[in-house]
Amino acid sequence: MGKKILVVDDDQDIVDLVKYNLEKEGFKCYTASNGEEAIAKAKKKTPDLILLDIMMPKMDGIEACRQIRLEDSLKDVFVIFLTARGEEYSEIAGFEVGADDYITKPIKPRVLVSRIKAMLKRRKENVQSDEIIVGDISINRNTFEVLVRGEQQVFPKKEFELIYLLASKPGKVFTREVILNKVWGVEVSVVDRTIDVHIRKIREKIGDNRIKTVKGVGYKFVE
Amino acid sequence: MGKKILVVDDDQDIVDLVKYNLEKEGFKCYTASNGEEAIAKAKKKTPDLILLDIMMPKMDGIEACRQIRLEDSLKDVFVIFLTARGEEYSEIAGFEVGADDYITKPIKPRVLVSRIKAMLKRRKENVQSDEIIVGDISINRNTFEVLVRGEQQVFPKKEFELIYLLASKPGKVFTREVILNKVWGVEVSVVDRTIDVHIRKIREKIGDNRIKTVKGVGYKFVE
DNA sequence: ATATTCTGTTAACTTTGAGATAACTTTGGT
DNA sequence: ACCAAAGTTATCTCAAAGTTAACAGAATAT
Repeated sequence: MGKKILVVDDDQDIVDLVKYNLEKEGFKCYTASNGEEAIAKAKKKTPDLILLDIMMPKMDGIEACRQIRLEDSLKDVFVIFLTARGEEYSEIAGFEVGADDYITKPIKPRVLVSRIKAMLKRRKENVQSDEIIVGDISINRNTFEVLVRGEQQVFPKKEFELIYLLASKPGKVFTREVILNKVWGVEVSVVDRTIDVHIRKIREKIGDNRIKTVKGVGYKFVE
Repeated sequence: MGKKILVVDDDQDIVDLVKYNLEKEGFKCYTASNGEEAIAKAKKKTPDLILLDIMMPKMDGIEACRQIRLEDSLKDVFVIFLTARGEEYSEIAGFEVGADDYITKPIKPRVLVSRIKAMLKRRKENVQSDEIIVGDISINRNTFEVLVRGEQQVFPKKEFELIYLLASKPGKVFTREVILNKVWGVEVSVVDRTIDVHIRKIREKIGDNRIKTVKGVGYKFVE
């Protein structure tokens, strides 16, 4: 799912340029042309990141940012200021009201996109989510726990790796060969029946109908 | 206590300028003039933030940053790149190797100081409280005390670090490898059984059922 | 300075249970 | 109907973890 970005600038050309480049990268864009509008849109859309021009009519970016930081629902949003070169004072003031970064005009699209990605990545890394949820089953790599209809089941290592692999791409058929490589590793060689036995143990825990056999090919996880 | 900052640039004038301004603000400064030196100093001084010039002899800033990110003790250090205007390519590469920010030359002292402060402030906010409370156990990093059901228990350093690590993320499984790196450090090598012995000692003090073994994977702290 | 306690590590041995396998049965595609 | 592929069950093995004691070096007290 694309991240939401709010672009705020009173210069329509800049808004269009930025919007075009961000949407090309798969981001979802909203726009505003002054501080008041920016706050209203931000509250309604709860974007992940706000690109905020400093010099704007009605309410400038500094003031807008200050008010954004006061909103509880917007505490975690990233704010990047846009400014013309040489506005040293604004830059300092910007950090003081809690900006996360700063980009100088003229805007170079590649730099803009690169910085935004770096910033969102930084956020993402802090919120680890190596959890797979398929239907009524949740598989958590952190805790090595598997919840089946809310009930916690014990999965030893190999079984865990196997269900984790299958559930990572529901519907996709994994051949025995692929399963062997991913779960057991390339150099380890075990007899074919070993996979079956593990599949059986998993089926015992999550029900027979969740892992389907595709005879002559492999196994797949279905919803 | 002033934060430690490592300033890396092959231009002595710039190093002096930056050092002067940072020390005026109460920061403790270290310097280096190329990538190799930077890594060596960084390992020894474990600064809070590194100002890293991109264009340098011997090893450029990009490569230095990559290596810094590989060091366990330096995982959390902030890296800010310094570069001449217009080096667009470098800017992108910089973020890819995990830079946190970017400052263009010529350096404006006030902007530099402002950005550094903003960044360190961001870090400070993320730092977890030094008291962990999980269920009926409280672990205090300041006093090195562990309270189990109100009763104070003595935890020697290694045991403390181990329980502190496990309890910092209840439920999460820590592999033996991670435990070794975090508690014993990267370059220290101890036999596997050492971990078990410490786990046993901790279990003796807090009860067997609080630290769960996930065979073949590691240990986790449960409520 | 010396004795004593404490900590961290290792060695040696025991226990455990995950997981591999063998042997047999069932299934389903041609 | 045939038979290769998959399912099933019970058994065994061995690597991983548990346990205990002993030792060296550090820290502390005398």
